[in-house]
Amino acid sequence: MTPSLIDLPHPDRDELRLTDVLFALSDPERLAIVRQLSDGPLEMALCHLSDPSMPKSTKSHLMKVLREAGIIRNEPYGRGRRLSIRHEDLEARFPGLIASVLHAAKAPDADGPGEMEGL
Amino acid sequence: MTPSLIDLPHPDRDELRLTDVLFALSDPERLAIVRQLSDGPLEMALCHLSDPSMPKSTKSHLMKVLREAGIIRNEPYGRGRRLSIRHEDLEARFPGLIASVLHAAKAPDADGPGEMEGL
DNA sequence: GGATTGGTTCGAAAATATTCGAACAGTCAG
DNA sequence: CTGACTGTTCGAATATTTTCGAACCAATCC
Repeated sequence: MTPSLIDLPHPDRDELRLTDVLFALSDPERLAIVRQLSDGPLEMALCHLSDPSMPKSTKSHLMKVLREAGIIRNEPYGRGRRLSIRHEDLEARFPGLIASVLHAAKAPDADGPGEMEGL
Repeated sequence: MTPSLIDLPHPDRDELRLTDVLFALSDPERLAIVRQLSDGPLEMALCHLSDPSMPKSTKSHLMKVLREAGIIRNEPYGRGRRLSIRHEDLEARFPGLIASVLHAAKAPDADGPGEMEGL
């Protein structure tokens, strides 16, 4: 009866909410994930986080927020999972949004390594 | 010694963080405020919220989040305050971002009045 | 089948954000 | 100066997110 883990629920294109998308992207770790995926689909195991010691349940939760916002697709792939950005759906609903976010994300944003701000 | 309320702190252009901007925009009420300001500067008293009965402290807090993210400017204006979007700074740091958000925001997004989703 | 790898879900604790009343500050009118 | 009007700040209650271990599920390898 439970939808079985193999197929996770993804929101339909028409159900995407701008505020949910923006919220999902507003976390540095999640934004970094999306940036990695911008080069193309990636196996989840190969998608690395800023902190390699982060528990897998936390990583899974980050992916869940991105998936439920409609930003990424998460499908079974061999023994693991394959992640990809839902470019077409995002572009159809929010034209130019992801492109501008990804473009801006490449600039230093205090997320990456920078100078100390103490002096 | 306290900076006196008349001049609130605004982050410098170089200090704007993408994730903070996205977070500030990820709230429906705040997004609605930004949308109103997209037509040009507005006195705070004339900037109305979805719920007119919302306390002024809450409204002030919403403005604070937008201001601290660097999205809006908040300056004294007569007896009250004048709000405006920091278009130039935002465009310089995150080209196309605000434009795409504002464009997308005009589409129905379950934030504005729409059909019931029950049927 | 049993062990291993890769990932989701659940539940509870910790961290953050939101809400709102009360007190305060600045401006204008009289 | 007093009072009315506008908006900020503070503090505490509430709500929402985040984090992470433990249990579980599915596919692969032996």
